[in-house]
Amino acid sequence: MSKKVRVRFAPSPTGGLHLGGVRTVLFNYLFAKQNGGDFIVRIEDTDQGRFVAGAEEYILNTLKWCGLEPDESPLHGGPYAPYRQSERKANYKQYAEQLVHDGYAYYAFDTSEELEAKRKEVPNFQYNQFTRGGMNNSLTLSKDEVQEKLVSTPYVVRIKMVEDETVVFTDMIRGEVSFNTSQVDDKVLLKADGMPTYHLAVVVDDYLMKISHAFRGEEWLPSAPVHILLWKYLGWEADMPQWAHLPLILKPDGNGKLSKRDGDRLGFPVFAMDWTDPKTLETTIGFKERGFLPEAFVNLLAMLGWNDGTDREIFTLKELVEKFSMERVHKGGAKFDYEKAKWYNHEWIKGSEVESLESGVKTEFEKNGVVITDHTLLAKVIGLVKDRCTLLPDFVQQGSFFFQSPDTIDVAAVKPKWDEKKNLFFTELIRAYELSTLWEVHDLEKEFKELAAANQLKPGDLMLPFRIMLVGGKFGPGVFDIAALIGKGETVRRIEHTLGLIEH
RNA sequence: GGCCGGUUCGUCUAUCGGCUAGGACAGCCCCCUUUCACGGGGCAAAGACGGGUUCGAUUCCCGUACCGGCUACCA
Repeated sequence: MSKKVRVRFAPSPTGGLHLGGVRTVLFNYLFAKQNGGDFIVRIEDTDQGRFVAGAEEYILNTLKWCGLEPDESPLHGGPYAPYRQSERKANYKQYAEQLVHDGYAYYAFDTSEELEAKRKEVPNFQYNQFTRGGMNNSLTLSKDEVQEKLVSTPYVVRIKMVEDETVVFTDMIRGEVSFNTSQVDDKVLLKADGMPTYHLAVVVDDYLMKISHAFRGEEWLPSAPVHILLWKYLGWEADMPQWAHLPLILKPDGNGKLSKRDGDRLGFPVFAMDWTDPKTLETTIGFKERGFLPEAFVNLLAMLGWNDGTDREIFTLKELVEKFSMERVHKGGAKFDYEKAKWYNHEWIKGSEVESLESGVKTEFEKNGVVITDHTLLAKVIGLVKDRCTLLPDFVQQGSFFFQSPDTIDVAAVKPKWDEKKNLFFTELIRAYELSTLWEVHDLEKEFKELAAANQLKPGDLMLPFRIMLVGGKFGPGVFDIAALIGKGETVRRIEHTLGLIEH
């Protein structure tokens, strides 16, 4: 009885994919998968002025990284191709004509300059039921004039908003929402270049692609009445999707929608992945490149405006598909908190299996010039340090000394308390370790402490110097864990090296 | 300005009219750790305001305030 669930994400390819955009994708995806439906990506490239090369590919790549692959898209194909509105251009005009023919729309010949002048002259000028009588359009011009202008000048098609009617619809998140048509203006449906505006394109394509549920950002709420009227005027009311207007993601400080600028200003990513503007060649950092795990990114996005009603905060995509419900999506916008975002990543890194971290961590090391040849060692290192890594690049700081000698040794941290007794201890330690046949954490610690006792030194005074010899600074996992992993030769070499540095 | 939407700790949020308003992030303190983290424990921190309805309102209704979105031949 009820039709198949089909949802769509309809971005316009103008740049990087923003947090809010990915969350819209996520909610679409979760709803579709939960209901055994299809998730479609349709590219809304009707504004050639704002079109940015590469943006479409970037968007699809981002979805892939997030694990939110569409069932149908320009890339994946599908039964309702093409999935780019620019390639569907021929579709729209007939519907615009139909609307004009049925009296729901009209041709308007006012030039951009004329409209601009009008807006200057009349504050808050709206092209609507009260003003259209004074403009150049098929409602005010004679039939002959209209015919003549239709062939000789550019024109647009505008919706003829009815007077004083209440448009009511039920939003899945907000409940009943109503608008009076006298407040809404005569939106352009078909532009002078023959391209539809969003308003026409979205209803025509949602109809043609049999979309059952339309989810989009709250910023679209004010134009919902236009779309609903269009569904009605085109005679498709029975097929109209159910609407849900998602709350916005807000700036962490102050108020307003979160924008790319805020990320630049506050030092955190706003785009999912790195985005390089093809014109300015400026790169904006993404969550991926900052070292977020896609699972964590999806998780944190889901929790921005939704929860399952319990205290639980960590969910896999699969769990989200099961538990998600549009009814539990909030009405109000949420300020984005980068600290909390990092917490999600940390939780995911801690909870991830070593194997699933390997390739990402290896990439980070290589980016920093640390060559990984021993993958058994890599796995051990990841297991040892992952609890202390919030973002993937933290592995480099926490673990590169396992693969190569530290670049710098913080000699200044040991020198002030250095004395001949300590020097002697480490010299003896070298010999003891060289002679040792066992190289396990436990044995290393035992030998170290016994030798300290024999020299009447407190182990506590020796651990820090030892740590600095091995890792270069005051950080990292347990010293004996480190010594055990890097091996006898390397341990001895690093002690000797630092001893040499202290001498001078 | 107009229309529409929103409003619980600093932030994200829980609460299907009955509360000592719960959790998480951040903050602070303590423990653990002879580094730094992780971990464990604790402290502090909220119902915008005013009216109703009700035995009882954070929860329902109205108004006010504040915040946001929209108001393009952009999406």
